[in-house]
Amino acid sequence: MFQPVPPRPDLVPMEHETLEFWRERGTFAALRAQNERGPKWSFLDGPITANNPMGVHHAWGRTYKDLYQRFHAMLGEAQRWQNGFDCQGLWVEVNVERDLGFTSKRDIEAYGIAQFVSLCKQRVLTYAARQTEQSIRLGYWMDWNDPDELRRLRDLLAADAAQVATVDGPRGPVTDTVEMIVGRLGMPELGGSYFTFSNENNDLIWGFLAECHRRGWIYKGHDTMPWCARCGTGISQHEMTEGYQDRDDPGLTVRFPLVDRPGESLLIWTTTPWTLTSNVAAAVGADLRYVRVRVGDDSFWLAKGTLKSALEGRHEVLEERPGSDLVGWRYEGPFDDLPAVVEAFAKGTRVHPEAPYEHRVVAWTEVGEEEGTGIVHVAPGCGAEDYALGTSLGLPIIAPLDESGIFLDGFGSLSGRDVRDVTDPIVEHLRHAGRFQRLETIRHRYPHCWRCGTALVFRLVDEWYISMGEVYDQPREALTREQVDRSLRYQIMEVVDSIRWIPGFGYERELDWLLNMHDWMISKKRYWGLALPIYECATCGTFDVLGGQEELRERAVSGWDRLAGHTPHRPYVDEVVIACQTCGRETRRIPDVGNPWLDAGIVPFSTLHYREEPEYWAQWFPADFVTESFPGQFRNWFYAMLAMSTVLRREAPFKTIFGYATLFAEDGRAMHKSWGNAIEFDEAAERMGVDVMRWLYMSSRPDDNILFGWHAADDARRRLLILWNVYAFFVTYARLTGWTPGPEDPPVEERSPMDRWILSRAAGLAAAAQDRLGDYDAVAATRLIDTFIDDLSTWYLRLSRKRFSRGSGADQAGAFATLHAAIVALARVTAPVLPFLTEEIYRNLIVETDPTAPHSVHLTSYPTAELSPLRDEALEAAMATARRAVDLARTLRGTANLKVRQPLARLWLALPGGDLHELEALVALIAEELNVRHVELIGDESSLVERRVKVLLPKVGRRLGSAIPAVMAAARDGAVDIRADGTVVIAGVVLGADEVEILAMPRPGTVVAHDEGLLVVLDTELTPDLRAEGDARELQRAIQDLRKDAGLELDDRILLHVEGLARAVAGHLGGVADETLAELVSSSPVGGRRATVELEAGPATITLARRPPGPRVS
RNA sequence: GGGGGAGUAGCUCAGUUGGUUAGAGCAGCCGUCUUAUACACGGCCGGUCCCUGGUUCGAGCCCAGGCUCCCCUACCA
Repeated sequence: MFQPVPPRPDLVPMEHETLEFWRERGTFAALRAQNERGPKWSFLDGPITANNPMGVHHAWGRTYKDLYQRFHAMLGEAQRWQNGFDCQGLWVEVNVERDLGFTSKRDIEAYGIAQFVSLCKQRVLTYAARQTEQSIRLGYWMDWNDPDELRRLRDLLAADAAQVATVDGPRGPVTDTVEMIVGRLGMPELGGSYFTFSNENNDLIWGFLAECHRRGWIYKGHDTMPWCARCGTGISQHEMTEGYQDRDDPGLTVRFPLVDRPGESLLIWTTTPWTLTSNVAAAVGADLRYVRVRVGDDSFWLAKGTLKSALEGRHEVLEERPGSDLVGWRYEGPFDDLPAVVEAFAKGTRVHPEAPYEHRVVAWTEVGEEEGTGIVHVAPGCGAEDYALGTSLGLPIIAPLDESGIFLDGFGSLSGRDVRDVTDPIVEHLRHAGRFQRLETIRHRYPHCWRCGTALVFRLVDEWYISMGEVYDQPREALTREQVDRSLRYQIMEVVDSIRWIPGFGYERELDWLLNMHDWMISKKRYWGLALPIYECATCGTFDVLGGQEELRERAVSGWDRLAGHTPHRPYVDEVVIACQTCGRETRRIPDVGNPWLDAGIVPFSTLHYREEPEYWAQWFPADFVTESFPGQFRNWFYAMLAMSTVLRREAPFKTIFGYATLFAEDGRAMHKSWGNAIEFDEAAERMGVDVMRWLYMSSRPDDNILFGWHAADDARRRLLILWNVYAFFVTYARLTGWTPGPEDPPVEERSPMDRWILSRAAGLAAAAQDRLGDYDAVAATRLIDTFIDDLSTWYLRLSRKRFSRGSGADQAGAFATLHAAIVALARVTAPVLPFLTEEIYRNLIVETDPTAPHSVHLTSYPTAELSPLRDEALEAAMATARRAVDLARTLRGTANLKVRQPLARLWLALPGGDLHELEALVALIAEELNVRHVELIGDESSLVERRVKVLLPKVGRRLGSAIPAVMAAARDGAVDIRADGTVVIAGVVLGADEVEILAMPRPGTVVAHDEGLLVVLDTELTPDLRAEGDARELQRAIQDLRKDAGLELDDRILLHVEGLARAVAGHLGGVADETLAELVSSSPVGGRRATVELEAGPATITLARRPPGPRVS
């Protein structure tokens, strides 16, 4: 017997019960064991940053991951089920700093790097545990660590990293120091999620970098880079885009007096006043026109095209020259007296090192007239482009800032001041010196640190890069083999070609990035992260890149003992000293840590133990599938994986990549706590339930953004409730009837067309859903499921209800068996999308009555093959026609104001093509549903119908061309000649039988409904007999209403008295009593509930009361 | 600045190789059905398919130009 089902499900507590059930029964472990020997399907998880609780946007992506893994598990495929955590880098550092109240790198160094790094690890373990719990709540099946165990390791690490601990692994207990156990997380002996801070992950990146170095691609660059003064590190190109924000800056116009033209000045414009301290030149466009203007007593030079925007008030143009005339003019700089400037200029230029340099005008192709004055202030130490220009001209370079953004010595009163606070003193200085012209406020997009939000400055620094290779000025297909072999970027592009990108534009976008990207800056002047294995000799300047811990141990000349027992992180790894291979002197590691995308990019190798277990690696590489949110990943995770796999293997690390867009709040804006539109994952899970969330996500188009919120969740829930209601209906009546599945159920081929139809639909659903899910198309799959739920509820069940409540024998058993099978099939098809709801249904419908069945829906196979014999497409097509006929007739009833309760004598029906598969049964079904006594089929010859010709335009359009309007008009008018052989002549054109359809159309003046050759006519005449029967139905409905008012149970019997009933209606009373489980009392009202019904034959009064159990009263 | 995507009902979105009358859900209005006991179902209302031109017998769809929004990307002071 099935367990009773609440009519209104409380989804959230049910989900918790299911989680508990899976835990108790070890369902996930059973699934893994069951598929262990199956064909492999390799999913590679993109690591989630273990730095905060996961958000609802993570749940979107994680639902895809879970859906496809569950789906492939139902296909019997073996999987690795390994989640990943991204652990190293500035993300974590910034939060640890915040917790400690630190504001700069000096605070960290004072605190101690070892302790700081330990806190970073602890933070990762804290949030890995938290995200693990949240993922489990989502229903995400992975080989999860025990969150409590992760927290225990964190606490042990905090107490004493060197203490020895033992943890349980899949192959038995593992004993090691706490620090090393943490460093071995995710390894085979420990199992669970991979952590990018693991020893193996770091070691394989060393191997990758050494390989790059072997090919000569690693170099140290000296350049002016975007720099975050708070974090004290350069920001790479990969990180820049995320940090552009609108910002108000000073727009400062300054005069540079010309040395050789007294009384005249250049006007320059800048939004970064602090860079004026380091000005060395003023650039003009050689081909632009420049003018000298008089404003009051002053005389200025500026570009002609900027006159309107750059000058306020009246001016007079005195002179005009091309920019090339200005080149070479000397001018007085804004801060000529500063010692740093004097010192830098004293060395002269590269061309003339003997003479001190003086400020001068130079030509630059980049100068335009869109902004400012058309004369650009050039400070090579403060801007990347300025640096390139300065270097090419051999100009002096002044670098004013230290790594915290503090002015260095040599800048007078500015020295020691923070770059963010110097605008006012600089403006003040310029006013005093008579150089100030104008100050306004400019709102523009300016780069900010993507982690801490601080506005970036530009700073001259040394950073380490991987060369991405030359960009050739020719199309890819024209490149020679040698050119490709020389340039890494083109090699990556070839790998990109071999990958399936969903959606397709991802392919072009990745290629675009690869073509335009600069060399990969891999260094960060920070503390927590990959220790870059670059050893630069202070003596001879050469450097070496080590390929792993093993090589480090071999080459160590001192300090190895201080690293032993520690993970390869700062500060301990820095203790190891090696000998320079060139000069033999002691050489140390550069202090920089690595770009965190190295950490995530290596996972196709590290998590598959590329070096340690090559056979294992070969079984799972490349991954069949990866998925991640698009924004950012083309230049981050996708890129890093592609680059690293290309270097190491020159092949793709994954076969298919699926990207999805961005999640916003319901108001269309990004979610922000301070805006009050954010929804936390935990809140969403406990209020809407995760199945609702999962349905919402999986039914949304991945390439569009999702607007996530409570209203969207309500819509999703409504769909799921329909499914629930069908299930609840089934269980209610199965329990009342005592039906359970068994061998006595009639075979499918003996069941009604309705039964065979819904089973065919279920078979079709399974096949189509499997096809779509196999193609990573969850939207299409959920649409198919949704349509099926609709068919099941509004067509199958609505029309079959009586068979469950009032049926008997084989027909009833067939109905129960059919609905049972349909719901179970639906549950199995939907299980990957809605793991909780389907589990609930499956457990009750299958496990309750079949102890031999798998204990979970997730242990069953995808049901396509099992159901395929039930497919009957001809029946499905015929049913669609019948359904349309019912819809048309209902519309007619509505317009004629005839309730379905009122029986009608006749319905005339013309069918497209004149026939229908399983005609008789479907016609009976139509009659029943529409409450008509007879359905009469009519053909072409009927007086109700005339034959119309529908011209099949797609077939004949090309042939007919300009004759179409005439043909169509004639066809509309009915001016057609239908010949015996099926051909048709319209407007003098002969159309073949396959070029037209002959449709039945209503003759004008008849009350009918029609659609595509299907035509329905209702006989609206009501005889006394029909009226009486309608009244009886009305009476019955009133009694049922009254039962409901009285709060009676479905199977309660009643005593019923009816008063004032017309004789014609009274004849139907017996039937009414049967339907309402009533025992008629003729003598007097029975007390209890009372109501009056307005019938066609006049009002009647009913009274009813629950009948006590026992023998008949009268 | 360059590249890509989008613009369809009040809202969220479908719309097939170009085919006659452009659809769904939600919202609104009006009904219907009730032994799935407020669970649902149906109908109506609602459209300058962003604008202008072109190709075509025929354009939401193809082409050109313009407008607006989003994304990616970029060295603009």
